[in-house]
Amino acid sequence: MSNSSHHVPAIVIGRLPLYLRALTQLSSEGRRVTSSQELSEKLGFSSAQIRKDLSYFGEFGKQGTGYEIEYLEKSLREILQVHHLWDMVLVGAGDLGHALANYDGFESRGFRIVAVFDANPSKIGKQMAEWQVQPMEELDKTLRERNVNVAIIAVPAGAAQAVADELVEGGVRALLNYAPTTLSVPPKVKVYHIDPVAGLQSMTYYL
Amino acid sequence: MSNSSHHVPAIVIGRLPLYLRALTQLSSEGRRVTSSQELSEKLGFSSAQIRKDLSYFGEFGKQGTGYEIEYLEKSLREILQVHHLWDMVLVGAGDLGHALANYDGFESRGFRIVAVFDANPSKIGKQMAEWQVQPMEELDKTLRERNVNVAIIAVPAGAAQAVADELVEGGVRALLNYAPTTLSVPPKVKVYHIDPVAGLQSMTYYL
DNA sequence: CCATGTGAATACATTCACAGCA
DNA sequence: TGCTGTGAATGTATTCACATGG
Repeated sequence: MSNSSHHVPAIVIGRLPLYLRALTQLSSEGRRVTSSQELSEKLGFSSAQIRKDLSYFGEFGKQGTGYEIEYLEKSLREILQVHHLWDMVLVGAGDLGHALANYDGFESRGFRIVAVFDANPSKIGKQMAEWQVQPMEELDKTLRERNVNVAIIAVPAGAAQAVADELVEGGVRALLNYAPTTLSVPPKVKVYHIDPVAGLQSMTYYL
Repeated sequence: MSNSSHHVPAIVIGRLPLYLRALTQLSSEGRRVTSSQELSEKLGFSSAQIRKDLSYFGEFGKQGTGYEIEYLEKSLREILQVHHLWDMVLVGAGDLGHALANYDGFESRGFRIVAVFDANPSKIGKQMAEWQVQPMEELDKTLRERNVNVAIIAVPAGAAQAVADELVEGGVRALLNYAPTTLSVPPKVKVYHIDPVAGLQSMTYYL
């Protein structure tokens, strides 16, 4: 039974996008039904965990049959609020910013870059993918005019905190941070940190 | 007391790189001593957790004083085995591969790209940063000759599993995977998966 | 029968709180 | 005194195992 009064552990929320990704893949292979068992094998979580995770949000399956892929996919999109597109700004027009601006995997999964910013005068005005790089001075105006809630930080570590402060000041509540430094933000703001080297280091421990 | 016979939880290993990053930053600011409290504030973990995590590996602090930054940094580098450089290959010379090839944050943290590969004939032979893009046919030879244990996968989702198989076949035991798909590998091989969109989706749940 | 959904049991992770030492 | 290192207590997460219903 759906019970939105329950608090859902953050660790569960973190797995939902992976379930969604797997479902979209199955769906693209023409599959119509799957099971917690099959998802378990594809994802490496136990089938019990998958069932329990989903049960926080409702009853999506049919006993004896499994899950109707399209329906579960749609449900997860709504739970994660990615059934409509989120406008994002990208701050940082270096190599990484360039790769992100050209990445074509955002829209199908609920996100769209609407503007790109950089502090470096030599970058400003340059075309990057479909956007013209704007100066930082225009950031706040863009955030407010377009009511942007999501941003990507792709600047050097030394500039990241100042950029984060400006974004938060402009109303952004979700930050995807590529700078290798911890950001300090108000509690209402979410930060997801990507640090490939930290990932590498946690693997070499085992080698 | 150091007790390497204890099994250290993977979640603890995952935090060590963050401690290391913070220590390196403090060190670069000229600081010589820190405390679990200070690290707690910088990183957002509790001070008790930081002390307990470190205690899996030894006694690094001085009661009443705290931790000597340089010593703890050196110790963590050794625990994570990043006191020497790991040779890596990069597979995928698209926009993302280009950004990774030009990223200057690897060497200071224990990693070095030694070769770049791509399947696309139009990319092969092209210069990318200091490397000339090599064809996939040369991958296995390079892995064996240079005894490479670490690789970055920056290819489209559809090609990722085949690339992973080749890398594992060539002796790679740690994969940094940027393709938005789950990889299936033998148990001895570690995979760290980077999916920015999954990160974004787990934040929009809360908005 | 088969696979879900879920309480109960287990396993794991974090925090508490304080003895002990610089 | 101040801060570490750590058992004990608490809090979370995962797995078990089975009643339930298509």
